[in-house]
Amino acid sequence: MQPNVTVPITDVSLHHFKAACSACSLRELCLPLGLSQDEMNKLDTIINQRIPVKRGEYLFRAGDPFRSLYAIRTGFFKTCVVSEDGREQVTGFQMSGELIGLDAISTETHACDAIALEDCEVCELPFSKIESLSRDIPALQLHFYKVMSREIVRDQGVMLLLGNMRAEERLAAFLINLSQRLAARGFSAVGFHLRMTREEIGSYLGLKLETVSRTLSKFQADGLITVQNKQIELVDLPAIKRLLTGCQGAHS
Amino acid sequence: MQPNVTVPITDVSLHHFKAACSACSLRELCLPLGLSQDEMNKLDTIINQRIPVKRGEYLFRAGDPFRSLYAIRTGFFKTCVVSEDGREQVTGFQMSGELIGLDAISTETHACDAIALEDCEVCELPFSKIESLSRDIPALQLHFYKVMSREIVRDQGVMLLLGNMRAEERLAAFLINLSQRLAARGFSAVGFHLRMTREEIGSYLGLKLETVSRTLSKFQADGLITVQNKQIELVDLPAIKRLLTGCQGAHS
DNA sequence: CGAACCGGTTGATCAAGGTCAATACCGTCA
DNA sequence: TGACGGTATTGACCTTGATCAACCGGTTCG
Repeated sequence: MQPNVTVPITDVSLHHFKAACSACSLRELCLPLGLSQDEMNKLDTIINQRIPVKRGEYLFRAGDPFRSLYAIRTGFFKTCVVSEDGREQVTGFQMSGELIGLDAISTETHACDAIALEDCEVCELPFSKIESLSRDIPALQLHFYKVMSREIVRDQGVMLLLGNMRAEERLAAFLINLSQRLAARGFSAVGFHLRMTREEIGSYLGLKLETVSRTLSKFQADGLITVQNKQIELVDLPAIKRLLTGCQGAHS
Repeated sequence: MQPNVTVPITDVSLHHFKAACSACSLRELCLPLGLSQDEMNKLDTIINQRIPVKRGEYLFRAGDPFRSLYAIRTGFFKTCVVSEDGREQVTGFQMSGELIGLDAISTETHACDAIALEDCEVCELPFSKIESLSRDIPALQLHFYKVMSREIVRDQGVMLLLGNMRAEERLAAFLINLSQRLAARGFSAVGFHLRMTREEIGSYLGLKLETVSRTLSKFQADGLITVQNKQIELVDLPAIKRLLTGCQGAHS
């Protein structure tokens, strides 16, 4: 059970380690290339950096008024929508360098919950300031258009997965996607620790947790992976990818 | 079979009925409120209006270079992604006042096909001009942020549908969604003509065409709707909505 | 006109994955 | 350290929707 606490964004929490975007190792993941020093400085003044979020805490909840986007600096989040009768659909797992909260712009109200799957640090981007700054910095405006567009493309990939793929294909797509995103951040592409439960994976993939568990066991029996609880090794990555050929490999 | 023709956007096709955005009945659907006359005029100069697209034609295809967004003026489109092995996932059905092509911004390449389900007219919005104009008109920039955000929220709703709902719930959600969007455009909320085939509905909903057909027949047998080929009457709308309670009704 | 074709409906059967249940495992904390 | 709660695995069985197939009714076209 996740404790029902929404992390308070207090002024106090902003002053630990005020670190500049220009010095951030995630710069190339969450900012456009080629900003001038002056533009970087402007960004630094509007972004509240290194806000800690503890495992299990909500960064925001569906229904919360929208004020800011959040860039994940370290850690791992899930976002999910919950239907009236309690069915939960995980809509994504986000890791460092990724932006969450985009769904809230349209209605000025968050449309989903964002929950930390481990202790995290995020940067807060007050949207009104992003709006005005992105008028002054064309590259920034384009960057946000692109980030949102990328999210739409990712969602289309998830729809393809949920609409067309069988359990094994879904799991394979999931593992490969994680692997690629971790590799892009300098982590191993073949060995990693899952931050989410089988149930959360299942919810994301439109499967029940038992099916996730069974399918992982089958992959292990087939020599594709090894599983030890949340520790995964992709033993035969090409074979896993082969499970997907014809399914339009990536969903970002 | 859809003919394999991509509609050519020629200079010639732009001069039929050059009608201004300011005079367009869809203004409140596709533009922000409260633009000045001057701002409207600027918009009018960059938008190529009333481009005809015949039924079955592709407005764009996955892989096409991205140049423009398109606002649908009249008619009905589907967008779909196709996997290597030919499995097609319909990602949405779009009607007048809606914007398509947003997925192409991120990679500057269209990520899906857009196909006219009937004879249509679209307005072309060259993206580079949108980009610069939206820097001059803050309301326009915000508008595009919101439109993209709304698409993300819609996609989350589809994920919930595909991940959690059973066939009857999916169909009910689909019918209610269509009904609401048609009503918002001044058409009847209870009687309408489907522009898409059972197969396309099935692809969108993650079902096979036989299941769509059976489920519609069952709804008719239960007195919820009447079906005659593509003509649908929602006889007992409250009951249809009840099928959905607990599923977070709308997906936009 | 008739043949072919497309879209739709309906039935019989099947299999993937869901459900229910028992058990095992692991980390946490008293 | 040992007990507990949340998580994971595995088995037996069942349900939903997929698959395969026959058939119908329009429309198109030779």
